Amino acid sequence: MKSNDPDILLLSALADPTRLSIVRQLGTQPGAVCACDFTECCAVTQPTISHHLKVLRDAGVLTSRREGTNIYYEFAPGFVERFRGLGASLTGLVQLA
Amino acid sequence: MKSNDPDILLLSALADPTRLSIVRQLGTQPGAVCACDFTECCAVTQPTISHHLKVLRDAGVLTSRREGTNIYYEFAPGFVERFRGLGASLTGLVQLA
DNA sequence: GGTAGATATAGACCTCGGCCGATATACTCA
DNA sequence: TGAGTATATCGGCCGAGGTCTATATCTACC
Repeated sequence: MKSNDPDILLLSALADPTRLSIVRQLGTQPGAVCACDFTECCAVTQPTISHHLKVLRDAGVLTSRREGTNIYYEFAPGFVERFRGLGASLTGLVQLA
Repeated sequence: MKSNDPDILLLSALADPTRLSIVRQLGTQPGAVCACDFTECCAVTQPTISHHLKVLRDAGVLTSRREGTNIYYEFAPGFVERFRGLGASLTGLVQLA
Protein backbone atom coordinates (compact mmCIF):
# COMPACT_ATOMS: atom_id res chain seq x y z
CA MET A 1 0.00 0.00 0.00
CA LYS A 2 2.50 2.57 1.23
CA SER A 3 1.82 5.74 -0.63
CA ASN A 4 3.82 8.96 -0.73
CA ASP A 5 0.96 10.96 -2.17
CA PRO A 6 0.48 13.91 0.22
CA ASP A 7 -3.26 13.81 -0.39
CA ILE A 8 -3.39 10.20 0.77
CA LEU A 9 -1.35 11.21 3.78
CA LEU A 10 -3.79 13.99 4.59
CA LEU A 11 -6.90 11.87 4.13
CA SER A 12 -5.43 8.96 6.07
CA ALA A 13 -4.57 11.29 8.91
CA LEU A 14 -8.17 12.44 9.18
CA ALA A 15 -9.72 9.01 8.61
CA ASP A 16 -9.39 7.85 12.20
CA PRO A 17 -11.95 8.38 14.97
CA THR A 18 -9.43 9.48 17.58
CA ARG A 19 -7.67 11.88 15.24
CA LEU A 20 -10.91 13.30 13.91
CA SER A 21 -11.98 13.95 17.51
CA ILE A 22 -8.75 15.81 18.08
CA VAL A 23 -9.28 17.89 14.95
CA ARG A 24 -12.90 18.57 15.84
CA GLN A 25 -11.96 19.66 19.33
CA LEU A 26 -9.44 22.04 17.81
CA GLY A 27 -12.12 23.36 15.50
CA THR A 28 -14.50 24.20 18.31
CA GLN A 29 -12.12 26.55 20.06
CA PRO A 30 -10.09 29.42 18.68
CA GLY A 31 -6.32 29.41 18.98
CA ALA A 32 -4.02 26.65 20.12
CA VAL A 33 -4.82 23.77 22.46
CA CYS A 34 -2.53 22.15 24.99
CA ALA A 35 -1.72 18.52 24.29
CA CYS A 36 -2.82 17.69 27.82
CA ASP A 37 -6.38 18.72 26.95
CA PHE A 38 -6.78 16.02 24.32
CA THR A 39 -6.53 13.14 26.75
CA GLU A 40 -10.09 13.85 27.88
CA CYS A 41 -11.81 13.76 24.52
CA CYS A 42 -10.80 10.22 23.66
CA ALA A 43 -10.64 7.07 25.71
CA VAL A 44 -7.01 6.36 24.95
CA THR A 45 -3.76 6.71 26.85
CA GLN A 46 -1.33 9.60 26.69
CA PRO A 47 1.19 7.83 24.44
CA THR A 48 -1.58 7.06 21.97
CA ILE A 49 -2.64 10.70 21.87
CA SER A 50 0.97 11.68 21.37
CA HIS A 51 1.23 9.21 18.50
CA HIS A 52 -1.89 10.60 16.80
CA LEU A 53 -0.69 14.16 17.20
CA LYS A 54 2.50 13.19 15.44
CA VAL A 55 0.54 11.65 12.57
CA LEU A 56 -1.47 14.85 12.21
CA ARG A 57 1.70 16.94 12.32
CA ASP A 58 3.42 14.78 9.70
CA ALA A 59 0.38 15.04 7.45
CA GLY A 60 0.49 18.83 7.65
CA VAL A 61 -2.79 19.17 9.51
CA LEU A 62 -1.36 20.63 12.70
CA THR A 63 1.65 22.53 13.93
CA SER A 64 3.00 22.57 17.45
CA ARG A 65 4.98 24.91 19.63
CA ARG A 66 6.42 24.36 23.06
CA GLU A 67 5.57 26.64 25.92
CA GLY A 68 7.29 25.58 29.09
CA THR A 69 6.52 21.94 29.69
CA ASN A 70 3.32 22.10 27.67
CA ILE A 71 3.04 21.81 23.93
CA TYR A 72 0.32 23.65 22.08
CA TYR A 73 -1.23 22.47 18.84
CA GLU A 74 -3.17 24.38 16.23
CA PHE A 75 -4.15 24.03 12.59
CA ALA A 76 -1.27 24.33 10.18
CA PRO A 77 -1.40 27.49 8.07
CA GLY A 78 -3.16 26.76 4.80
CA PHE A 79 -4.74 23.54 5.97
CA VAL A 80 -8.28 24.71 5.33
CA GLU A 81 -7.44 25.90 1.83
CA ARG A 82 -5.56 22.71 1.15
CA PHE A 83 -8.50 20.57 2.14
CA ARG A 84 -10.80 22.62 -0.05
CA GLY A 85 -8.42 22.41 -2.97
CA LEU A 86 -8.29 18.66 -2.59
CA GLY A 87 -12.05 18.42 -2.86
CA ALA A 88 -12.06 20.64 -5.90
CA SER A 89 -9.30 18.68 -7.64
CA LEU A 90 -10.97 15.37 -6.91
CA THR A 91 -14.11 16.28 -8.68
CA GLY A 92 -12.24 18.00 -11.47
CA LEU A 93 -14.49 18.92 -14.35
CA VAL A 94 -17.60 18.10 -12.37
CA GLN A 95 -18.32 21.71 -11.75
CA LEU A 96 -20.62 23.46 -9.45
CA ALA A 97 -22.00 26.93 -9.11
CA MET B 1 -11.53 1.12 15.90
CA LYS B 2 -14.74 0.41 14.02
CA SER B 3 -16.55 3.68 13.65
CA ASN B 4 -20.03 4.39 12.39
CA ASP B 5 -19.32 8.07 11.88
CA PRO B 6 -20.25 8.80 8.25
CA ASP B 7 -17.41 11.31 8.03
CA ILE B 8 -14.91 8.64 9.01
CA LEU B 9 -16.48 6.37 6.43
CA LEU B 10 -16.10 9.06 3.78
CA LEU B 11 -12.51 9.92 4.66
CA SER B 12 -11.49 6.28 4.94
CA ALA B 13 -13.00 5.59 1.55
CA LEU B 14 -10.85 8.30 -0.03
CA ALA B 15 -7.70 7.53 1.97
CA ASP B 16 -6.53 4.70 -0.27
CA PRO B 17 -4.31 5.06 -3.34
CA THR B 18 -6.39 2.77 -5.53
CA ARG B 19 -9.67 4.39 -4.58
CA LEU B 20 -8.29 7.90 -4.94
CA SER B 21 -7.12 6.94 -8.43
CA ILE B 22 -10.62 5.81 -9.24
CA VAL B 23 -12.10 9.04 -7.92
CA ARG B 24 -9.53 11.13 -9.77
CA GLN B 25 -10.20 9.31 -13.01
CA LEU B 26 -13.89 10.02 -12.53
CA GLY B 27 -13.09 13.66 -11.92
CA THR B 28 -11.19 14.05 -15.17
CA GLN B 29 -14.08 13.05 -17.39
CA PRO B 30 -17.64 14.25 -17.39
CA GLY B 31 -20.49 11.84 -16.81
CA ALA B 32 -20.39 8.23 -15.78
CA VAL B 33 -17.57 5.74 -16.30
CA CYS B 34 -17.87 2.04 -17.00
CA ALA B 35 -16.44 -0.20 -14.29
CA CYS B 36 -14.38 -1.95 -16.95
CA ASP B 37 -12.42 1.27 -17.53
CA PHE B 38 -11.02 1.34 -14.02
CA THR B 39 -8.99 -1.82 -14.40
CA GLU B 40 -6.46 0.10 -16.46
CA CYS B 41 -5.73 2.92 -14.02
CA CYS B 42 -4.56 0.69 -11.20
CA ALA B 43 -2.36 -2.37 -11.12
CA VAL B 44 -4.92 -4.54 -9.36
CA THR B 45 -7.24 -7.31 -10.43
CA GLN B 46 -10.91 -7.00 -11.34
CA PRO B 47 -12.21 -8.34 -8.00
CA THR B 48 -10.12 -5.78 -6.18
CA ILE B 49 -11.51 -2.95 -8.29
CA SER B 50 -14.99 -4.25 -7.63
CA HIS B 51 -14.25 -4.27 -3.93
CA HIS B 52 -13.03 -0.67 -3.97
CA LEU B 53 -16.04 0.47 -5.96
CA LYS B 54 -18.27 -1.06 -3.33
CA VAL B 55 -16.41 0.77 -0.57
CA LEU B 56 -16.85 4.04 -2.44
CA ARG B 57 -20.53 3.29 -2.98
CA ASP B 58 -21.10 2.43 0.67
CA ALA B 59 -19.37 5.63 1.75
CA GLY B 60 -21.69 7.68 -0.45
CA VAL B 61 -18.99 8.84 -2.83
CA LEU B 62 -20.31 7.11 -5.93
CA THR B 63 -23.53 5.76 -7.32
CA SER B 64 -23.89 3.06 -9.94
CA ARG B 65 -26.41 2.08 -12.57
CA ARG B 66 -26.51 -0.96 -14.73
CA GLU B 67 -26.67 -0.66 -18.48
CA GLY B 68 -26.73 -4.07 -20.08
CA THR B 69 -23.80 -6.05 -18.79
CA ASN B 70 -21.85 -2.94 -17.94
CA ILE B 71 -22.19 -0.92 -14.77
CA TYR B 72 -21.56 2.81 -14.85
CA TYR B 73 -20.28 4.79 -11.90
CA GLU B 74 -20.48 8.48 -11.18
CA PHE B 75 -20.23 10.85 -8.24
CA ALA B 76 -23.13 10.59 -5.84
CA PRO B 77 -25.35 13.68 -5.86
CA GLY B 78 -24.22 16.09 -3.20
CA PHE B 79 -20.82 14.50 -2.72
CA VAL B 80 -18.90 17.65 -3.57
CA GLU B 81 -20.99 19.74 -1.20
CA ARG B 82 -20.66 17.12 1.49
CA PHE B 83 -16.89 17.09 1.22
CA ARG B 84 -16.80 20.86 1.42
CA GLY B 85 -19.09 20.88 4.40
CA LEU B 86 -16.89 18.39 6.15
CA GLY B 87 -13.87 20.63 5.74
CA ALA B 88 -15.82 23.62 7.02
CA SER B 89 -17.14 21.75 10.05
CA LEU B 90 -13.72 20.38 10.92
CA THR B 91 -12.19 23.78 11.21
CA GLY B 92 -15.25 25.18 12.95
CA LEU B 93 -14.65 28.64 14.30
CA VAL B 94 -11.35 28.93 12.51
CA GLN B 95 -12.81 31.18 9.91
CA LEU B 96 -11.62 32.29 6.58
CA ALA B 97 -12.59 34.94 4.12
C1' DG C 1 22.09 18.40 40.92
C1' DG C 2 17.62 16.26 42.09
C1' DT C 3 12.77 15.82 41.80
C1' DA C 4 8.36 16.35 39.57
C1' DG C 5 5.30 16.97 35.65
C1' DA C 6 4.51 16.90 30.53
C1' DT C 7 5.40 14.79 26.27
C1' DA C 8 7.74 11.52 23.17
C1' DT C 9 9.74 7.02 21.87
C1' DA C 10 10.30 1.85 21.86
C1' DG C 11 8.58 -2.57 21.45
C1' DA C 12 4.88 -5.93 21.38
C1' DC C 13 0.19 -7.41 20.46
C1' DC C 14 -3.76 -7.87 17.70
C1' DT C 15 -7.32 -6.29 14.57
C1' DC C 16 -8.51 -4.26 10.18
C1' DG C 17 -8.37 -4.14 5.58
C1' DG C 18 -6.11 -4.64 0.82
C1' DC C 19 -4.90 -8.19 -2.19
C1' DC C 20 -5.44 -12.43 -4.73
C1' DG C 21 -7.50 -16.81 -7.06
C1' DA C 22 -11.68 -19.27 -7.43
C1' DT C 23 -16.29 -19.05 -8.05
C1' DA C 24 -20.99 -17.17 -8.24
C1' DT C 25 -24.30 -14.05 -10.33
C1' DA C 26 -26.32 -11.13 -13.95
C1' DC C 27 -27.10 -10.02 -18.56
C1' DT C 28 -26.94 -10.69 -23.85
C1' DC C 29 -27.40 -13.11 -27.83
C1' DA C 30 -27.72 -17.02 -30.81
C1' DT D 1 -31.18 -23.31 -23.20
C1' DG D 2 -26.28 -22.78 -23.62
C1' DA D 3 -22.12 -20.00 -24.37
C1' DG D 4 -19.81 -15.73 -23.60
C1' DT D 5 -18.86 -11.41 -21.18
C1' DA D 6 -19.08 -8.21 -17.15
C1' DT D 7 -19.32 -7.66 -12.38
C1' DA D 8 -19.73 -9.29 -7.57
C1' DT D 9 -18.84 -12.42 -3.68
C1' DC D 10 -16.04 -15.79 -0.93
C1' DG D 11 -12.18 -17.34 1.72
C1' DG D 12 -7.57 -16.96 2.92
C1' DC D 13 -3.12 -14.62 3.32
C1' DC D 14 -0.38 -10.96 5.05
C1' DG D 15 1.25 -6.28 6.00
C1' DA D 16 -0.19 -1.72 8.02
C1' DG D 17 -1.44 0.63 11.82
C1' DG D 18 -3.94 1.57 16.44
C1' DT D 19 -3.33 0.42 21.12
C1' DC D 20 -0.99 -0.65 25.25
C1' DT D 21 2.95 -0.72 29.02
C1' DA D 22 7.44 0.66 30.04
C1' DT D 23 10.75 3.96 29.58
C1' DA D 24 13.23 7.98 27.81
C1' DT D 25 13.51 12.99 27.10
C1' DC D 26 12.62 17.66 28.08
C1' DT D 27 11.57 21.60 31.10
C1' DA D 28 10.79 23.99 35.52
C1' DC D 29 11.69 24.74 40.07
C1' DC D 30 13.92 24.09 44.48
